[in-house]
Amino acid sequence: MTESKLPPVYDPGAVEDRLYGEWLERGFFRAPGDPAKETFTIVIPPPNVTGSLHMGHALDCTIQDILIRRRRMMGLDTLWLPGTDHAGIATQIKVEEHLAEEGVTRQELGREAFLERVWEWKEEYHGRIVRQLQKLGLSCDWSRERFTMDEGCSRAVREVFVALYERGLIYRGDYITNWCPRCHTALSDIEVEHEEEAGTLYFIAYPVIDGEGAVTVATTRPETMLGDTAVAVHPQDVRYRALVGREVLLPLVGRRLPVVADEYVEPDFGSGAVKITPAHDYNDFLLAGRHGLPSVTVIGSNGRMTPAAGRYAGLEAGEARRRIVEDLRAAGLLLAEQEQSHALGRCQRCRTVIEPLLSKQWFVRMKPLAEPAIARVKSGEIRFVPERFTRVYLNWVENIRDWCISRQIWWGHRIPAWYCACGETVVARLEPESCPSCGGVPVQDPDVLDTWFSSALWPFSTLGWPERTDDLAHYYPTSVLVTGYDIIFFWVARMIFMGLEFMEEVPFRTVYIHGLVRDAQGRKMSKSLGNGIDPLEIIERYGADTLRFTLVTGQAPGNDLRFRQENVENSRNFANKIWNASRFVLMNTALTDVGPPDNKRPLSAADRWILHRYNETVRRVDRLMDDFELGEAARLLYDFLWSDYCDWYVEMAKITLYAPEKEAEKQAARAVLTFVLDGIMRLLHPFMPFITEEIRQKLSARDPAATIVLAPWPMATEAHDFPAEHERMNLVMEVIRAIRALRAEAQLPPGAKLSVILQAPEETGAVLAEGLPLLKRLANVSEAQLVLQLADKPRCCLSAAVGEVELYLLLEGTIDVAQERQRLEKEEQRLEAELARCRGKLQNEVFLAKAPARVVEEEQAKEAEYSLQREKVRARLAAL
RNA sequence: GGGGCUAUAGCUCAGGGGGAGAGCGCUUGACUCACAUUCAAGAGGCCGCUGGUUCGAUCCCAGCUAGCCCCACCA
Repeated sequence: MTESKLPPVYDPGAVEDRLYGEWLERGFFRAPGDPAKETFTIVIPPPNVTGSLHMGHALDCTIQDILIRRRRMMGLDTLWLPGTDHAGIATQIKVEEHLAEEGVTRQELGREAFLERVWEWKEEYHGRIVRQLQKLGLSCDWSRERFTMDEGCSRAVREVFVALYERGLIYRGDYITNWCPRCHTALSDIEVEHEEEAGTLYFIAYPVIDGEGAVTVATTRPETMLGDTAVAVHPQDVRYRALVGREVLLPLVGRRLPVVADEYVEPDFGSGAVKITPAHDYNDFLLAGRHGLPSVTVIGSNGRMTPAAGRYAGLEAGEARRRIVEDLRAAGLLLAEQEQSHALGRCQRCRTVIEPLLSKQWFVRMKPLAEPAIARVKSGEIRFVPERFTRVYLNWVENIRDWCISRQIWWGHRIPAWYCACGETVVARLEPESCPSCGGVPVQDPDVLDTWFSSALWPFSTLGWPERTDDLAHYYPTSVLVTGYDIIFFWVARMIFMGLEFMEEVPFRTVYIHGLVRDAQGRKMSKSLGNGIDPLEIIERYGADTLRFTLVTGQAPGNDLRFRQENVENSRNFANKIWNASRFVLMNTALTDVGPPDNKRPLSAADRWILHRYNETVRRVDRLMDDFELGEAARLLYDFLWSDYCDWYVEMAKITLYAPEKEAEKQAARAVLTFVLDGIMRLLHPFMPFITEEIRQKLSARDPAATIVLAPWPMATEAHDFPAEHERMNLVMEVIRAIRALRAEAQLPPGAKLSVILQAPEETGAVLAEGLPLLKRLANVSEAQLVLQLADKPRCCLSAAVGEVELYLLLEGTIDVAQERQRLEKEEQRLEAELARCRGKLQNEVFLAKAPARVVEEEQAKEAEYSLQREKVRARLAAL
């Protein structure tokens, strides 16, 4: 019993790193790649190499690890493929900020030197992130780790780009795009975040040429008027019908603008007339296309006014606005100003206000790609959990617009397009040596691709595509994708259509969507608020198991969760409970006791009860985990271990274990103690990998090769179903609870031993007789007398009833009769109310006619029970 | 303008067509030989409002109210 040296408080620090090292060394996480075996595959949502892991990663990865570890224990060929994302804009910003501290800009460094610095950064942060993931205990196959810009992924990106180009699904053209003047790049639609902000709507008079008066246009962006090339009105708007086809004069500039009619104009907004600026507004751009209008770019990519802005050239756009408003006012052309809130687009990465800008960009044509991506989800080939996210996904894909994929930054996959002075564009997998049409030397497009372009290929590029590797054949499609709802559009949707286009198969069968981790007040964790909690800090203080358990309990699929200190402590306490339950078992069993309980050793009622409860738990946990109800499963295990196993079974087992002799019974109890503990450790292992491994290794110290990582996932055995014994034990437990309650009621001194009389009919009495030792110990009763019938109710004692059992506490001192009377009366009232409810139902003929027979019978049984209980309470009242 | 989520104990949240649950907090008692990061007992809820479906609704449906989120090109 050397194990008794285990310290009474679990210390994760002494365990976790050592075990993780062992697991890695022994290669437990390496996917076997056995073609004969069923697979279970997850590719990790690759964390950005921009910084460190946050709580969201911890949740996301914990969920994946739970799914993976369980399947591994089930014997599947399990692969969890880890990796990181180069995160183009985000990383570039970080490195630029870093350089700024040295007083250097990337332009000063030049492209090559800058990229060297980014790679250095990447190396450093990659290492940091991997260490953090390992701290969490994640069972990734590190031998297959990938990076979105490694050799293979880069090849996949080029292959996909060229193939899509050849299929006419990628094109280059001049369109309005979202331009971030700070990041100096175009962005896709979803990288722009819209916020309602207060603004001013300016009413400006555009004089009518060759006519009287002026047309009033309303705009929130007067600075763009310099680029106006028309004024539009609604075709049905009688106010302006006469003006259509005529011209107005653009103030401050003096350009002649045609008045056009277009359905796009809302007659009820503003003045009903819209200035049209094709170079700086998406809708105006579309309208200009319909009417063959020219465009004038007045705001440049640096956010300053272009030479086309005349005397405003060179001004920052905001400043230009102020000047223009002033000048209009001076000219008497500013007719009115009105408060108007409007949606302002901001850069997702740097919060700078987005400028819609006409520029030449690369796009992915989405409609043809979206179609199958819609169909395969609708057909159920891909299932979202929870199901409601299917709608979110479909809603987006069904309204998708072409995807702008070129970025004017340096860090990322260079676009595989080369331009020749002769005008030829070459899109190729490898750098062309010369221009195919003129023989000249083409120059590569300086731009890089949207980060999400490479992320979209992740489920197959990481498995070796475009090579037809064994891994690809074996592990694709993956089983589950686990991610937060915030990147369904960015990533999930794009993986689906890329997977369908290039693998002709869905990338995953199930998408499990979880919520966001918020702070204790429910706010999003963010750097600016400074309310982020570092997962590493929690791990340092409480251990990875505790953090994992905290994250996975107390939250339902798809719902956000609040991260609260109290919950962490509760999980820590649970880990400690596990530890001490194990200490107890190790102190009281020998290694020879390990092994399933069998007929050779006589199982006690308590043994059978816990085995039955264990079986129930195994079945329910299994079903919950199949349904991705991980929080529920964890809660169930928590309750079983803490309440059933520790509070009840261990206490019951002590009676046998500490009794003199009874060797056979002791053997049985020890076998059950270890069997159930071992099973519960295995069920808990996906949630809390470290402590469960530590304990299992101690439980099976004879076998140095033992590891819980590859231990079989528990299954319920019918041989351990004992429904009748389970019922009987429940009765004994109820009686114990009742006695404890009476003790507390009477505020008996702690050590006071009790005498009780238990009255019960023969059969029930037999159950109690069997349970008497338990009852004496667990209810702290010294004398228990079992009777069939009491001639007279004992006087002046506390009493209670449990089913057919009536019990009386024989107290040596006096009891507070008034207080006891009050308690019994309250009980009588409660029964009265229940009875009334039952009878109400049973007297309702419609209920009797329509409710299922089972329900009616239940109700009748209840009525009888309540009625009986009430009589007993009355009798005890009378006896007081 | 569309779409979604949430409303349950003081707090944070599970649950689910037939007698309301957990953790924390609170009250009372106990340092009982695995654990005071513990044990035992308890108080505390018209399950947001109004209708409908049903024999029966906290649960299903509709509407409302309140809060949160996502999407969208009314300048």
